[in-house]
Amino acid sequence: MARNKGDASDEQMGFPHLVKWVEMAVRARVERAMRDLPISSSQLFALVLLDERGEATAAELARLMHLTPQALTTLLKPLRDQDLIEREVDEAHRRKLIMRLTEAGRAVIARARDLTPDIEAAMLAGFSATERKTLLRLLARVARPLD
Amino acid sequence: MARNKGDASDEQMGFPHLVKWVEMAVRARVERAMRDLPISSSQLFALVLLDERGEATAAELARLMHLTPQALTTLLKPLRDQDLIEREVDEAHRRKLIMRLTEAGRAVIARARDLTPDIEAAMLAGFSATERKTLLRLLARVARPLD
DNA sequence: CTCATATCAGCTTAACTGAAATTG
DNA sequence: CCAATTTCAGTTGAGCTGATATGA
Repeated sequence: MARNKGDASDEQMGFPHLVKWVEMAVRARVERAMRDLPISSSQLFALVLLDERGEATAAELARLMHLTPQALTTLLKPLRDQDLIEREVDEAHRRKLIMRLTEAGRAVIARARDLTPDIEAAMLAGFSATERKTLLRLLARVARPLD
Repeated sequence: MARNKGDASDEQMGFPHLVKWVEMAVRARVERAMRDLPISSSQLFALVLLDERGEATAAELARLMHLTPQALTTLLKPLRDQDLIEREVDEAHRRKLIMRLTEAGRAVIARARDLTPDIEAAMLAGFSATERKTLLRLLARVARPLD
C-alpha cells in the first residue's frame, strides 16, 4: 500500500525520534526552571543517581548514564568544587574513589525536586492518573535494565 | 511515613529524570549506529520533522523542537551545505524562507530509517507488542500537542 | 601483562544571549 | 513603530578521542 507524505498520524515516528522529541520539550522547561540552581540538569541527574545508590564511583555513574568516564570527570568537577559531593578512597581497591552526597548536595536535590511537579503537570496535562502511572512505569523499565 | 534511601524501586524518579535517562540510553546507541551518516542525530530529527510536514520555515522547526531560531540556523547550515534541503522565498511573506527536502535529503532519511528497528528492538526487548504500542502512543501524545 | 579507574588535553557539536537587517 | 524571520558573532556546556598514571 502506497503511503503518502500527507497522512501523518499513522506514519508512526520511530521510538528514538519520539524519545528525542519528548526530551527536548522536557529539557527546555527544566533548564528554564533551574536557572537559579547552581548546577545544570545533567549534573542534577548525576546527583540523583548518586542519591539513589547512596554511594558510587564515577565509572559506575558513567555506565548508568551511557557516557565515557572522561565525560564524568568533567561533569562532576563543578559538583566537587561546590562541595555537593565528597570522595573517599576505597580501601579494598585503592584506585577507586567512592562518592557520596554531602548535606549541601542533598539540599540542592531537594530544591530541584520542588520544581518537578509543575513541569510534570504541564507536560502530562491531558493524561489520566492511570495513563501517567503507565507511562512512568514503562519508561522506568526502558531505563533501568542495565542498572 | 519515613522513607529510607534504600528502598529504591518505589521511590519513583520524576518524569523529567526518567525521560532524560531513556534519552541518554537512546542517544548512545543512535550516535554509534549513525557514525557513517553525514549528519548528527539532531540534524536527522530536523530532517524528519521537515519530511513529515513537506515544507516548513526554520522558525517553525525551532518552535517544534523547543529551540531558539538562532540554534536552528546553526543546525541547518550543514544540511544546506550538503544539499539535503533546499529553500525558496515565500512570495506571500518575503522574509520567510520555505524549506523542503531534496532527493539527497530523502535518501539520508531512508538510510537512517534502516537503523531504527535494531535500536528499538534492543531497547524494548522485554516489552510485549501491546506494551510497545502503548509506550509509543503515550510518548507521541506528550510530544505532539504543541504541533 | 592486562584490565579498570581516574584524569589531563584538545576537539566538535548543541545550545544560549545579544545585535543587526529585512519585511509585513 | 512594532512584530516576526533570518543571520552573524561570541560564549558556554556536553560529549567524544587520545594519552597518561596508578593500582589489583
